[in-house]
Amino acid sequence: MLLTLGAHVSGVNTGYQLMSASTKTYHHGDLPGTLLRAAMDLLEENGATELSLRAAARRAGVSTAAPYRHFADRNALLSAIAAVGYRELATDLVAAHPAPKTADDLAAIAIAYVQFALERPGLFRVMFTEQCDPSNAERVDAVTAIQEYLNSIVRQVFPSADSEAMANAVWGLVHGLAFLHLDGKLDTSSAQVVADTVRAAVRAAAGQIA
Amino acid sequence: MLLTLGAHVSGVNTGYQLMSASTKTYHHGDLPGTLLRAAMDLLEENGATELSLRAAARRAGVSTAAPYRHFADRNALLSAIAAVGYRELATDLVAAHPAPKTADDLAAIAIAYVQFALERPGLFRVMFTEQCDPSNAERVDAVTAIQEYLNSIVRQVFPSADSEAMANAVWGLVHGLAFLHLDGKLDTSSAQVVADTVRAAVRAAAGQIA
DNA sequence: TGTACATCAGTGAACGCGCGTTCACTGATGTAC
DNA sequence: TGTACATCAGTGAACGCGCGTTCACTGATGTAC
Repeated sequence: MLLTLGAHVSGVNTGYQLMSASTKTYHHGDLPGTLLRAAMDLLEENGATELSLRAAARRAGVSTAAPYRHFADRNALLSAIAAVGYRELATDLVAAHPAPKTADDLAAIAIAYVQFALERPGLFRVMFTEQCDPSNAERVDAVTAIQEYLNSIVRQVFPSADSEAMANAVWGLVHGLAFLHLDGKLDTSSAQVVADTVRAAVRAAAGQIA
Repeated sequence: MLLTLGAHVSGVNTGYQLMSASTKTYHHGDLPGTLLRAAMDLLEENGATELSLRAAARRAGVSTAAPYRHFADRNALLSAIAAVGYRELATDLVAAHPAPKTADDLAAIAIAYVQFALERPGLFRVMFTEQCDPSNAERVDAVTAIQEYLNSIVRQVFPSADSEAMANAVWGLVHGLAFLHLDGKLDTSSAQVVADTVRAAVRAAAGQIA
């Protein structure tokens, strides 16, 4: 499962990067890819600020109307961004610990989740806060992949527990800590402080089990 | 602590309601209170939609510029709304279980938290998602009150645990479940389903302890 | 190989919109004498 | 008690803004013969 997810993620990512390089010869290059990257850059710069199609077009060096050749509307661009974001989040989580077995392994993944949110708050908010368009298959698939990945982790770490309930608990805990940090409810003065807080919380919640 | 918080909450709420009734004789009534209620109504109707000062003024039956007599800017109104929201959330939590001792008591409070978010998504998002203005004492106090309330609960339910880490874990779990439901990542088809999901998650996370 | 043509990515101007905020004002209220 | 006055809550018009989206267009690319 982990390998499958990893392959899926990097496969799609690579496709997206290759496209941006190889299609450069056509008209103004790979506008969809350029727009995606421009939009994600803007999100990273502005933090929580709303992303506009116009700003993305401006950043991509293209006219206001150009994005409409590739995205039906603003929502379609946001969904595409979210899908990329989910894949990159999955990559980070896998990298944090490829095969978690203990609560502390799990804590490492939890820390990676929270740090993803803190490092890329705009992207994280688009992924989770924006209205989700269920008709966008790419986006729905990416969410499902994350969810199944978390399920598989939980099964490995807590083989005896009710795995669905436990998976929800883990995702909830990690997601909540991410947002509480993001929204200034918990101390974010350094990455170390955040990591310690997250690790302590995961241990407190799972300590008696693992 | 619980009683103190309860008193604080209902005291302020009552003050706010009394004011809206007793000040009716002056000019156009209690505009600050009317604006607050208008804005909160709008949030409840529109769900996640952004709240504008103009819409609140319109709803309150007052000119576009009138709010500026009482709120420095849009942010000040949002902070006032958030403060009211925190107090009402605290009231709901206390009502869910006045003196939690077991994990299941805690689950009842968790369910109340998530249901508050689902019933009043717009308000909940303003409380937690909007940039927090740290210079607004009323708002900061309300957040602190919630936080201390959660701390006190955790101390009662898990007297032996590292109470700060455990409080963060509990808040994180509950907050994350709220957002995951709110953003369509978990099934919200009925209040019962949500309650069951939250209870199961809390039990899974805390089960081995209590 | 060369030419006529269809395709379609990107342009630039325009639409109507709602927003936050400011401003000089009006008119009701409360107060000093 | 009555009047002149200061206060200040609410008005309505206006500012400049950036937005999403549409439209007729242009001009580069790829293709059929």
